Amino acid sequence: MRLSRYFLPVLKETPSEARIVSHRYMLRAGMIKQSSAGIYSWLPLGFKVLKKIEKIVHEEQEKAGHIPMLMPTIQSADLWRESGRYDDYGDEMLRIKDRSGRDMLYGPTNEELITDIFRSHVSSYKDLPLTLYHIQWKFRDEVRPRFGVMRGREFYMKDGYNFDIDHDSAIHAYNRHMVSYLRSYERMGLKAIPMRADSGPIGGEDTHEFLVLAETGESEVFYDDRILDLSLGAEAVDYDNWDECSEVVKKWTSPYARTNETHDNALFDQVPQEHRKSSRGIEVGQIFYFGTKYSDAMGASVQNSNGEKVSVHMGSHGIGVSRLVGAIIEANHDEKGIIWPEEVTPFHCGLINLRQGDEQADLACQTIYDSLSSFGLEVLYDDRDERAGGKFSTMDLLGLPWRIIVGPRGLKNGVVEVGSRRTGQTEEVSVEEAVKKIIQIYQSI
RNA sequence: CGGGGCGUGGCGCAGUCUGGUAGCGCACCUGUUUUGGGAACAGGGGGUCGUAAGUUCGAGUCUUACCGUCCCGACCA
Repeated sequence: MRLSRYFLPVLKETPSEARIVSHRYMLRAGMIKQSSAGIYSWLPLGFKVLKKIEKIVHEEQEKAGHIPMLMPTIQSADLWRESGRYDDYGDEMLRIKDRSGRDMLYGPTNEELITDIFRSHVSSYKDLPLTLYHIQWKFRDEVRPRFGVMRGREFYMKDGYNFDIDHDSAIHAYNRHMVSYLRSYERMGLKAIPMRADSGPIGGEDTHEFLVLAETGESEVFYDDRILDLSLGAEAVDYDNWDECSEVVKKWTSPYARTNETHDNALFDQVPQEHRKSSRGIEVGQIFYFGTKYSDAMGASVQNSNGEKVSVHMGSHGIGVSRLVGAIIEANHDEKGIIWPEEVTPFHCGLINLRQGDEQADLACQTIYDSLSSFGLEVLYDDRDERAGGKFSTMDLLGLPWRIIVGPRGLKNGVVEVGSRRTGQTEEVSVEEAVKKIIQIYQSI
């Protein structure tokens, strides 16, 4: 993309309402524009990142055998009356009437809708296990939206629901979700720690939250820092293998890790002093096993092999996709701007032409742009007629992980500069070498 | 939901106390000179001062109500 043809309203100054770094940088980098409290438009750059995160979530869910679909944002109140949550949910639910005066609502979550779909079409144990999910906008009329997309009223969330014949099978679904979530966060360049959590209004017996450590996090967390050494890496996990999944879960849930909601000082004291850590964290996901709570209330049952009607065991599992954009920035930035992990960067590489209009520089840039593009890499080419300083600052703010700088001075010696946003290291190489280097970096990911 | 702050061109702010017909920086447009870490000069465009009532000869400024938004606390992907 040529910057001169893109829509990227970068701000030099920080809008006064933004207090935390991710919100500030998202506004300054032209990723979002506030529409009203807790509601944002996603401008082109922010939209790209949102979609990249969404794609990773989709890929990892499908690997785990979970099936994508899409449910509406507007739901009928009737289903919620059936589950008993229409009254329970309170003012956080945005309630709407349609032209006939029917009670509708903007969905804050989808347990009711998915259970209704399930009971309409599934009646045999032979159709289980089944896990359906979607990624859809949600609305929760928060008392106090804040921190930009971190606590919006409208937010983009992946929510998945498993239907299993019994408790053990549902626990496997739970474990499967934990593994797939850990994998997703890792791919986004995040260290997310599963922590034993409270079930809250969704209700449930077993639940973990996933927290990214960050000073600006809203939760207070206590953990054994040896958990930070864990990583799934390239290790393959067979999602159909109950023992394998359960092993991974055991490994990740053995070290002490809890939020203040479930924190237990006596247990925490058993962690060796030097490993006992407490800090702040951002919640980027949560998994629940809640048994037959909704299936009982809404009559979601199947016949088992004995012909008996049994309620299905369910769980629900969420990843805050729009919140992750903020969380990733909280975990990856410096005083100059964002530093995107390669997997979610809006563009793979930045290209700066220091002397727009200079024949040699224009030509070299075009060559680099075309070469990288033909390899499927997205390049943000700053071809504006700006001075060097402005281009550098903009590129620093945007945080593309790699950049190539082209100018007449270097070209005189046949070189351009390739640099890493994260380390700040640069090297001078030929145009061909520069292209090759960027391609190699992304091939290895 | 309790407490506090703030609404003045796209962004950051001054002006409000003490009423007299709106200003600064950045951004934007035109031109010239510049160009390897946010250039200089010259010229120019853009604001019913959140909304509505009221007080006054006169309201950005005073009064009242409302709306919006942000922050702190209790709740949440």
